[in-house]
Amino acid sequence: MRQDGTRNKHDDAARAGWLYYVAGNTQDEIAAKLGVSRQTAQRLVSLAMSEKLIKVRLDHPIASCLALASELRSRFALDLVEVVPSDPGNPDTTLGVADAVAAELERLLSAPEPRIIGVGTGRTLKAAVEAMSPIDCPQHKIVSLTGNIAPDGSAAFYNVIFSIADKVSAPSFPMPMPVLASSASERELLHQQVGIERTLALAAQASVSFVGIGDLGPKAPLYMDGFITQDELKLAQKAGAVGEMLGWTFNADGVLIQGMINDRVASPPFPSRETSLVVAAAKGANKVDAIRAAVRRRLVNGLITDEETAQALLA
Amino acid sequence: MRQDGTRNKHDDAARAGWLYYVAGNTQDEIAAKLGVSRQTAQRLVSLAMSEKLIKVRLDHPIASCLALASELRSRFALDLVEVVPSDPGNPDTTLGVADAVAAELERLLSAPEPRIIGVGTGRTLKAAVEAMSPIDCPQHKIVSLTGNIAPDGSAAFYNVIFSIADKVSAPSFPMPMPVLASSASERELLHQQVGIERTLALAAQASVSFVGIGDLGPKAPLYMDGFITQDELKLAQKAGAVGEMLGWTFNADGVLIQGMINDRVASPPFPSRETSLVVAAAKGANKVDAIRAAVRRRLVNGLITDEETAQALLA
DNA sequence: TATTCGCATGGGCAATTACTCATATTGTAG
DNA sequence: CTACAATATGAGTAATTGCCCATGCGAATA
Repeated sequence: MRQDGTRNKHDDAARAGWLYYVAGNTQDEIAAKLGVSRQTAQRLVSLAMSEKLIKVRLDHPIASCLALASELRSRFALDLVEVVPSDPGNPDTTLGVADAVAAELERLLSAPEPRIIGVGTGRTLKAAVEAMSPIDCPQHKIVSLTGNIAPDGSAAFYNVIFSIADKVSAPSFPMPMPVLASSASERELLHQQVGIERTLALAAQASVSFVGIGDLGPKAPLYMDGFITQDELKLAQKAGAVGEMLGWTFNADGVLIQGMINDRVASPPFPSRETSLVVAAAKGANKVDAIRAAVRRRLVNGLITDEETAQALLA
Repeated sequence: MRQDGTRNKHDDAARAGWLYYVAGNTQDEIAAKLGVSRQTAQRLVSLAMSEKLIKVRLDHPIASCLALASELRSRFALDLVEVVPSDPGNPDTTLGVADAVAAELERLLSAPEPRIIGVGTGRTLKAAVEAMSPIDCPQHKIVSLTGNIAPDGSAAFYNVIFSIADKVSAPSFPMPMPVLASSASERELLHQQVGIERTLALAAQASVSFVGIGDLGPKAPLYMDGFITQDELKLAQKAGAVGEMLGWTFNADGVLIQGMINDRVASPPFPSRETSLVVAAAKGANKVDAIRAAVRRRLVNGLITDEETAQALLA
C-alpha cells in the first residue's frame, strides 16, 4: 500500500517535474493537467527536484574551469582532472564535485568492457553515489578499499560500497573488517582470513579507484567519526600528518607517516598509480594541503575538485 | 571581439545556470556572487536555459510510460521502444521525443566501437540533433538516407545531416541529389553516379538508422515543403497512402504504394530490419495511422514516441 | 564631430512560486 | 469503535522571478 502510494507519488512528481522543467509549463497548468491543486503541483515539482527525479547538468565548458584543469594536469602530471564551478559562500557542500564523480562513475559503468572498480569512503563519495542513476552492469566488479566496521562495531556510516550496491546491479565486495585494526598484528591476522584475502586480491586488481581525502585538522573526519582519539590525532599532527586517504595518513610531502595510525590501517595497500587510475575527489580550503601533498607525491593520478580548491592548489 | 564577448557571456550564463539549478541559489545571490545586477543574473539564467547550456533530463521511469513501452514492444515485436510523457494541451511540440532521440544518439555515438549510422529527415530529427551535445567521435560514420536538394534546387531545410555534422565531429555523408527525382529513369541515372553510388553503398551498411514519419493528410510535410503537388498528394491518398518515411509512401498495411511517387524516390532502399536497427521517431494524432502501419509491417523495428501516441497505437 | 543604431542595464510591477500554518483525511493501534 | 499519529490538503502570505520600458553607453557611419 505505502509502496504503491509512494510509487504513484513519484510517478506524478516525475510527470510534474517533466512538465515544469522540460515542457516549461507553469505550476497552474500542471495542476490543471494532472487534476490536482496548484499547491500540490508545487509540492510535486519540488519533490521531483529533491528526490533527484529530475537531473540537471551543466553542459558547457566554463573557460576558467577548463584552464584550471589543464594547468593542474600538467603541473602535477595527472591523468584525469575535472574542475567544477564553486559556489562562493557555500564552501561546504560537496555538490558539484559529487555530481562530477557520479558522472564519471556512470560513464565507467556504462562501458561494456568488464572492469574492477575500487571505492574508498567519505562524504563526497557517498554523495556521489547517491547522485547516480541506477544502472545495470553485471560485467563490472566493485570492491571496497577500506574496512566497513566502525570502532563501535556498527557499520561505518560513510562506507559507500553498500550504497553503490543499492544503486547499481554489479557484484560488489565489501571488506568485512574494521577500518583500523587494534594493532599491527591484528591487521596481519585479519588480512590472512580467507574471505578478506580474496577481497584484498581483488582490490589489488582494480583498474580505476575513487578515494576521498580527509584533512587532519581539528575536525579531521577520522577523529570526528571516532576512528582515532584526540590524542592520536594530536600525535599524528605532531608527526606532520596533513591528510589521509583510505585511512593512510601522510605528511605535506605526501609521504606516509611511519608507525602510529598507519601501523593499524586495515585497508589494502594504496592502489598502484603505475598500473591503474586512482582518482581523488575532494574540495575545500581545509583539504588543500592534503590534496596538494597527494598530487605532488603522485599518491593519486586523478583529481576531481572545484574551482576555488584548484586555484588554491596552483597558488 | 564578438567572439570573446559571446564566450564570456556564455561562460557567465553557464555559471549562473549552475548556481541556480545545481547549487540552488536565488537570482539575488547569483547577482551578488557574479557582481552583476539581479536583472542581469535573471537574464543569464534564462540564457543558460534557452541556449541549452543547462540540460534537464527526467530520470525516473514513469510507470505508465514504461508499461506502454513494453506493451508496444511485445505487440509489434519491436527491438527498441521509448515512450516519453506527453504534454497534454501542447500536442505539436516535438519536445520530449526529440530529447529522447538525442539521448539515444548520444549514447550510440559515445560508444567506442565504430558504427555506421543512417539518418533521415524531418522536424523531429532536426530538433533531436539540435538538442544534442557536441561530441567528438571520429570512429563513427553518419550517412544521410535521403537526398538533400529541395525541388527549387536549394538545400532541403529539414535535412539533418548537416546539422549533425555541425554538432559532432564524425565523418558525415550527405546524398547530393534531389529527394524526389523527376522520373524513374532519372533516379537510375542518379544512382549510377560514382559519388552517390558510394554513399548508397555506405547507407546499406548502416547498423542503426533514425527516420521520421510523415503523414499524408492535407498537411503532409511532403506537400507542405513542396516536394509533391497537391494533385500528387490526392492521388497518393486515393491509392491508400497514409504515411511516408524517407519519401517512401505506404498504405495502412505498411505496404509501399506501387508506382506514382515511389517510382521517383531517390532515397536508397529502406534499411534492412533483419540486419540493422531502424528507429522511427514520431508522435501526434495525425501520424498514428502512419506509425501503426510502419510498426505492423515492421518497416521499422524501433520506435520513439510519446504517451498519447502510444495509447492511440494500442487502442 | 555629430548622429544613429544596437544593445546592455536597472527600476518597477505583475506573475509566479515557495513557505507557514491550520484543518482534514487516512491509516493504525488499542 | 475510538483515539492517535502521520500525512495530505488548502488558504493565505512572503519571497522570488519574469517582463516591459526608459535610460545610457559604445560602436559604426555619415
